[in-house]
Amino acid sequence: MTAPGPVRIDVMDSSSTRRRATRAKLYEAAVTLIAEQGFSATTVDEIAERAGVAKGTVYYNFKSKTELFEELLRFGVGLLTASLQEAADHAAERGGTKVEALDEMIRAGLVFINRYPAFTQLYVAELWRTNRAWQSTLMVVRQQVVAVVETVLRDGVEAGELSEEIDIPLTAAALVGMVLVAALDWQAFQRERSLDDVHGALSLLLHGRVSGRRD
Amino acid sequence: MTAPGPVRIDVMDSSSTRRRATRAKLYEAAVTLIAEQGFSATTVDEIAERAGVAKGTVYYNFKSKTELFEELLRFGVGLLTASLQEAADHAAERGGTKVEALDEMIRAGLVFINRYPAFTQLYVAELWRTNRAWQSTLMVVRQQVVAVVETVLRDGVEAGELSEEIDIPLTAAALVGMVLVAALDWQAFQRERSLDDVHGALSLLLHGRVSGRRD
DNA sequence: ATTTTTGAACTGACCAGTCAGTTCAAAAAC
DNA sequence: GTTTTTGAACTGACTGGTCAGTTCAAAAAT
Repeated sequence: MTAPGPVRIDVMDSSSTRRRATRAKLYEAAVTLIAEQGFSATTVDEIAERAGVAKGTVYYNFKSKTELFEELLRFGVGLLTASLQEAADHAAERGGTKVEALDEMIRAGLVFINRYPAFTQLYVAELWRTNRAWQSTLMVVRQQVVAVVETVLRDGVEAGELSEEIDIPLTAAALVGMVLVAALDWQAFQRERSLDDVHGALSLLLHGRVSGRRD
Repeated sequence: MTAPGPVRIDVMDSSSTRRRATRAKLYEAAVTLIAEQGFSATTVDEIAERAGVAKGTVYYNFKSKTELFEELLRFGVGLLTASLQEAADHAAERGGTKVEALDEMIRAGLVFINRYPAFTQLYVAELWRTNRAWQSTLMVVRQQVVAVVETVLRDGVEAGELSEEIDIPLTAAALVGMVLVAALDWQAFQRERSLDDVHGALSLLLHGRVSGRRD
């Protein structure tokens, strides 16, 4: 029965399973509370209580309330960009056009917001504030999102599929904004609509079929 | 005696010139601070100081910090809708198409945001939050903005100028979002661009000339 | 003469962050 | 294989400070 070999390396792994689980619970608790109330109005006691954890645990796992928030931002935006990138790659694999890729990304964005509405809310609410502690984190994180869209636009222009007239950074920002706001509005004020309804409306705008032509 | 007196109406006039001026100073101070820091992180003392007014004056003019904020929201959105409506009417007078009217409204939106960036920031940051004291005020105020756009879209469809496919409420929300986010992004991250650049990019999207056709 | 503003003092609630102490599963010693 | 030790993870009462909102007498403005 050859002993399993004594030396257990993972002892030093600072991200033990237990710790990871605790952090995840804290993210989960913080994201909803901050989305609803804003950062300043949300207390660390509330976060701890909602996570089912003592206040001290928050400070054992994070340096401060602000740091918890910043890591939450990085974590969430990581999920979003991965999802957008995957959609773009997927469309590319299938040999679709860049407009099709954008369309897929819009859908991926909507799916994400539908699954994590609180995170999106919080992101939009904080993004354009100035002079806040986490400003630089936000800028980095915003750039990650926009860059994914910009790349697709750039490829589309190079391939001659998109108009050379378009201003890539501005168009990317506008597209992201369109999806964010339409989705938040859907979640907040038009819950009865299906994801396909929303996707359809945005797709129409993207394809420029708002004006003109009826079939 | 017993002078029943000619009922002095203006006694009840709570909006004397002086008071209006004080309130305006308080709005002005509050809007910047709250846009930068958020509602909860902004103290009444700060607002009073920035407005160059004593703290007691704040409470003489407003019932509470929350009420000051709600009135600020109503005041600001009043300006915005008036501006959008004016743009729409203006385009209509000139006998332009509805797409032209939308284009004018986009420009009016950009001009507004350019003039009152702090208000826009604050509006976007608060709009989709839930469970806050001023939630109902926000819903009313949002509806006013969206309604202006919806009306133009509806007229456009009726006139056969816009596709009957479009989903009016969703499209209106998406258009408003597109402008809001593109403009905030412009203000925050792409200051060097001119208003015309931004307007051009959005106009291209509106006219559906992103994909295809180069001249 | 009445409205509006001032400013400073006060209250009571609330909150971020700290720290001395507890828990417990795994490693080491026996 | 039983006992002891270790230390990462967690706990929650406590502290020092902050803030919204109140009060009010006196001053200024109209």
